[in-house]
Amino acid sequence: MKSIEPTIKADEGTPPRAGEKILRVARDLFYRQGIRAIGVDEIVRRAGVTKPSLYRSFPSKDELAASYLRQYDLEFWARFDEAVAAHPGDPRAQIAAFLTRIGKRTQKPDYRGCGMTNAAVEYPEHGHPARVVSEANKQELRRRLRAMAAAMGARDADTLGDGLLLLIEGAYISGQLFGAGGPAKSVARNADLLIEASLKK
Amino acid sequence: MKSIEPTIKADEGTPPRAGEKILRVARDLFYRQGIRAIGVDEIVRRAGVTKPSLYRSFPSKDELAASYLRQYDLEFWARFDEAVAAHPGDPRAQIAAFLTRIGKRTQKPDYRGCGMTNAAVEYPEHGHPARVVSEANKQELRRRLRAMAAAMGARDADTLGDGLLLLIEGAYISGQLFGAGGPAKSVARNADLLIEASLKK
DNA sequence: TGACAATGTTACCGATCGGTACGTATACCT
DNA sequence: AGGTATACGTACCGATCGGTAACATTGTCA
Repeated sequence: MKSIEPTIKADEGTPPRAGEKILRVARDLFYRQGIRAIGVDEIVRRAGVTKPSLYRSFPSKDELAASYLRQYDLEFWARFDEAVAAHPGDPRAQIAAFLTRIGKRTQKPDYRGCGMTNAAVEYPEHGHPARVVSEANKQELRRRLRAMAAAMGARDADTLGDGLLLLIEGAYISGQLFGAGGPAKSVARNADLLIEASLKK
Repeated sequence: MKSIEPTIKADEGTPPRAGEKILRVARDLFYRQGIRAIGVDEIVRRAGVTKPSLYRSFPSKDELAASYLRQYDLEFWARFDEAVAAHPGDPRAQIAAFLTRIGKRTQKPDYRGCGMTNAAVEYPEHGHPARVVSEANKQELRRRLRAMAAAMGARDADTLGDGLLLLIEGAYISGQLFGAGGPAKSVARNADLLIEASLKK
């Protein structure tokens, strides 16, 4: 496993390594067009590098896809934690902030949903490197949503947490299916209604 | 447009035409493995026919995929209307019946979600034959759900209808992401909570 | 200066991709 | 029996797929 993960340390002005350029381009193309739809030749061409450079930094295209998703995972949790940090001790407001943001993103013209979700749809076979990353992300999201539902004081926290997850996944999908004006714009409102109906009286 | 749609007329005992065998095999493989993941060679091989037979019945692989989805569309609405017919004049019970059934299907070990949804994820580009069918199906589903929400007497029927659609799409996706024991099993329960919270008092 | 690591260059691999030109078999109708 | 239309198979196409071998070039640090 010699795949190069995105180097997080501050940019020192050095020219970007080939592996970084490749990952940047791959991330963009994989997200917008899908992983199966993009060939390695197009990635290296748009990255301005050559194919051997790709295979020196990543053992295979599948592992490159997994690296893309690992980076996506980091950015996802950064957004999630941002919404959480904005409303300390108030999980209901945290969910509202996160979902409001998702609802807005889904209304952008070229919205393409969640890279994790899309990858799992593209690779249904268990054990595929990309799918493994995707499943882990979703398991963790489920765990956190259930915990937040419990902290809200839901009668059945697991059911509410799962209901919120269903709304979120539904927003990801219908965001890219319907485009602007689609059902995803109501995700925050519906989540709040569901929460309200799920709290102890 | 000379694509052969599934002939619905009763089987007359005649040996199945090549086009029918192809569509049957393609439907199974496309649904389980994904459209992009399956090549035409594998389809004709498992159908016991040859490639020219495929291209005599379908103008392209993309149109074969669209035919698969048109058939999927028919079967989908058959299931939907079955749930509707089981509870005449009671849209809330109709939704409950439909979602209970979805919730059960998502718990089966090899559940692969909704063929329509998956196709839209695989083909993000507007105008792709498969995506066109998928989008039309979802638009109609949205229309019906909103109408049912209105018939229930929701304060905001469009929001409730969209909320139900989000839950359904979320069930499709998390059904294939989490497998048995996943969040999708609570889709009917969460929908009922959402409905309860959305009705006029 | 010399060694080393990283990248680029060129050319190539077998496999598979979606798609087609063209000949052959079969069944039906006259 | 003969013609004809329909259905199917053999063999092939160029392009692209993911991946690699072998070698030249560069910049860095000792």
